[in-house]
Amino acid sequence: MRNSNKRQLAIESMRKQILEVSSQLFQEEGYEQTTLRKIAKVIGCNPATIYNYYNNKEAIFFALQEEAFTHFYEAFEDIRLSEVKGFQKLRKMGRKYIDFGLNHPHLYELMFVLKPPMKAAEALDPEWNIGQKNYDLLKEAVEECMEEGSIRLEDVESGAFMIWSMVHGLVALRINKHCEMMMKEDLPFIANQAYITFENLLKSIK
Amino acid sequence: MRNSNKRQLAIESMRKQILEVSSQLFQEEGYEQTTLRKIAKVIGCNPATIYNYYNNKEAIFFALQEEAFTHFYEAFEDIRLSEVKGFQKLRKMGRKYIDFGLNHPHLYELMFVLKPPMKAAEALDPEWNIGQKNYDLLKEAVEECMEEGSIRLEDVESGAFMIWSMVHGLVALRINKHCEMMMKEDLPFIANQAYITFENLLKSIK
DNA sequence: CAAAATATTAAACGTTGTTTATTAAAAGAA
DNA sequence: TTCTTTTAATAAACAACGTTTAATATTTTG
Repeated sequence: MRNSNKRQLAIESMRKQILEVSSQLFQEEGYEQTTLRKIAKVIGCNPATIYNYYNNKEAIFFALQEEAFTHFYEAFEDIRLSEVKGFQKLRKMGRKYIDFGLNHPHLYELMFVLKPPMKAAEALDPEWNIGQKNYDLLKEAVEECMEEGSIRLEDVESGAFMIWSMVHGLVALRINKHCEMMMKEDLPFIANQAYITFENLLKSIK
Repeated sequence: MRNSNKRQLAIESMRKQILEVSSQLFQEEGYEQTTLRKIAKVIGCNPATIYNYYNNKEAIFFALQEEAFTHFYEAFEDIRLSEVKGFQKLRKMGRKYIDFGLNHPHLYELMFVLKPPMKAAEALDPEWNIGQKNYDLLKEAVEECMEEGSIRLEDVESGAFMIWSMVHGLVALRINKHCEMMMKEDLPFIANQAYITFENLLKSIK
């Protein structure tokens, strides 16, 4: 195994390239439109070659999902490092969440809307915990809010889930344009309606 | 055109049958798994025959979506007819919404999660307003709540959207099992967590 | 450098949704 | 009713998909 390092690097490199190309196509066109044949064409290889690096299409998107969650986690880095606590932290996190969702709609869908790669997550990796790391951040903020008495919630668990549901609902409905479907005439002001609605939620539970 | 009535009835009947079979298959297996070939096999006709009654698969699911919205609207019939107003009405509506979502997950997805038939809705039927009829019911309840001062919201428009986002988030996250992904260990109690969380929201904004 | 292991490829398989040309059936006019 | 015309159902094929297989090219190893 003289060149097994080199070989290993080549394999890593190919896997990375597949992921990069897949990610770009996916963010442009979504899951269904991102076909293995397109990926292969961009890379310049045969579709079958991809199967030497990933077991199937789902495995690629499972990997992409993991990347997306990491990307998502890193988006909260400045909040995690800053001194801000409690209510203001919760507000910042909410805005950041909405930002991420609206600016990376396909990544958001991959994480929280689509089901296929999710099953892979459950099946392949019982130690998967990047999602939980993100959720813990929210629970932490909610806990601080309850300690400082800045919001009225029953308990941390339920409060965190409530707020998550709320921002997820905001983002999901906006991404898929379902709000435009339900409220046709009241549309001019919804440009940043998601932010406004989140702020109103905070006011209401204060 | 002697028998054109009869013919017309046969066409209506066939369209109805296609819709019924599609609906059943869809509610059992979802969008992707409900293929035109399966539908045709159940009906006992050639797949191509279906194209004499619907332009394409999307058109079938657009029709199903309209049915789903009607079904959804009718689920609120008793609330609409009852005397209950304001806060209690909002609570009942929330529970009904969650009920519907959890008991008919595929229909719920068709209405509020999947995108394909949505585009058809926009494109084909600018007079489509069944969605708005449902939303108006919510706005009405929110308005009553604000009049009686039972909940603290900025305005009707924003308040209604907030509550919709909240219950949609609850249902959508549960349907796709994303909550189980984010909070692994806190799962025993979530059997009817959606209801509990909704009740907590109401308490918090009271 | 030859042999063994591995990666890439072209071709094919079994699916999809959809279209086309042909056959069967129903409708209108005599 | 009978003949013609319009309409519907069919089998077959198309393009595209994810995936598998068997053969070719490329490395790695002894």
